[in-house]
Amino acid sequence: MSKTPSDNTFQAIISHAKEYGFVFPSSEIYDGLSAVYDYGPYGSQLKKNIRDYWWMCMTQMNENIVGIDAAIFMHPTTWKASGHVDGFSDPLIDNKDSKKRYRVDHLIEGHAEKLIEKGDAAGAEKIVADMDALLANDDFDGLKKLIEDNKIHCAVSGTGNWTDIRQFNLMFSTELGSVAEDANTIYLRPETAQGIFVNFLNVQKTARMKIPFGIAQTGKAFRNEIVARQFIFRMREFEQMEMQFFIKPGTQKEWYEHWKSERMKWHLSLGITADKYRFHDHVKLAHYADAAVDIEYEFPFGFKEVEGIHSRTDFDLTRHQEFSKKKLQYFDTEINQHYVPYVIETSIGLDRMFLLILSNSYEEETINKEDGTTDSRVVLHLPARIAPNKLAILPLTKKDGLPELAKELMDECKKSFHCFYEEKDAIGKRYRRQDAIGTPFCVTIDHQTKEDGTVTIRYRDSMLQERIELKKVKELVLAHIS
RNA sequence: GCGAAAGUAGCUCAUUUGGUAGAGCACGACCUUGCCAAGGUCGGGGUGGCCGGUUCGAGCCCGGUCUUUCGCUCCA
Repeated sequence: MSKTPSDNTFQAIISHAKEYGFVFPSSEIYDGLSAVYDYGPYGSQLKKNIRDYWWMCMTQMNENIVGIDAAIFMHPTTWKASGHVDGFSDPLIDNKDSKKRYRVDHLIEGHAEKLIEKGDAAGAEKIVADMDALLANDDFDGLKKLIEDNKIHCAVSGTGNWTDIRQFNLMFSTELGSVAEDANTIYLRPETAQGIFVNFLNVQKTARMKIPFGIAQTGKAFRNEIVARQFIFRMREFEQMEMQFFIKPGTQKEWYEHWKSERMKWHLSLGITADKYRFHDHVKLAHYADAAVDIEYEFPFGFKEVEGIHSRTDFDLTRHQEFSKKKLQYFDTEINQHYVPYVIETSIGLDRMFLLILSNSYEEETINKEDGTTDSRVVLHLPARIAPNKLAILPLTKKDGLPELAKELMDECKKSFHCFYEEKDAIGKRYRRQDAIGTPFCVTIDHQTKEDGTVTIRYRDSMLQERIELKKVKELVLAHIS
């Protein structure tokens, strides 16, 4: 049962995902759309199972966490308050020789500092003033001319061989309103968190929550990444599972540690070994955070972030107070005081978690058979509780009344979990097909079943078989998936 | 965005220098069988990513484009 890591593993996983109906390139008949993917029959079920497991662990296992489902569209001012409008729409320029990319304002300001060093303070002041005027008008041609006229060169290549200036805006925009005259630019949310912050008081009051408490949410978010790559790891449309935990100011350190440890426990609860995970502390913090850590997993292409835990302070709620002119405060009856709560955020990418599960489960296994020959199989060791199919029900033959018995079992079990029925092909081949989609259990109905009411149950990972009573099948499977 | 490589059946890949495409597995039907990818017969499936050029003739040569992977870059 050894893993077979190789340069081809990632390619093999992508092929497997497509061949068995987990993930397809989007709009494939039109050549696909860059970095957009669709989830197929088994993929959508697996994704839903991961989401449901997260949701259950958050909202069901924690009495002080409740869920919401906020809209993707939000009032445009939301993104001014959050810092997304101003922070992430900077014009950029590339040097063609060094391939180095600069923020235009950084490049020009750097040049101005050099002028000051040379004693030309007036020249520096003028160029910065010119830049500000051009930036205010979004005059990219003028900015490029400013760079060229002042002979600003790249620090790496030393040349002035520049591309045109481009604006990279992180957020996708569209228009709300029927006609252009009263059209209002609105954005597709680049993170789900803001839907939680703006609903803070609604939730706190209606669910009668007392601090500390959390609000959980899953949903799509959209980021116009300059480069989106590596299969479903970085997509422009993706799904987040976020929980914002509201706490008393000053207690953020302990809650940050609490959630850091709780979230790692969640990952390990899926049976993934600890050596595939590591924490990565942020040195450079985002504008909203006073501490941040990534949970990284060793993908076939290296350790990469799956989840982030951020201590967001009172940044978001305070900003929304300022921009909305509405108080977003909590009255703490223990200390008889109003305050803006601090927030610890846990934010995990569902698509990344999906890829993690797929990467961790995929194995090309070589089997040594009793007669000395070897055989191979591709198996997905999916955790039973999130596998798309839980149980395959296979009559050994399609006659002698075996299909009828199998269908009775099917009817009994399918109300409780996903079952798969098949009578085609030899039994070994049917087992292997289930291995490839990660079904943890197969039961075979044979002639002996008619005599003594027992069946063979076959375990995916060990390939071992044992006879159990037909009527115990359902409870055995349930015991493994709950 | 820059650079490199690739794109032929659902998947993995052949098709030696240009002469209108094949295999294995997979898929469907039937027969034989019946506890770890069994055998047989038959069958479905490809305007060779797409567009254009050169040529009597292009999967193969040339240009463009789309998509993917890798390296830079980017990633609050």
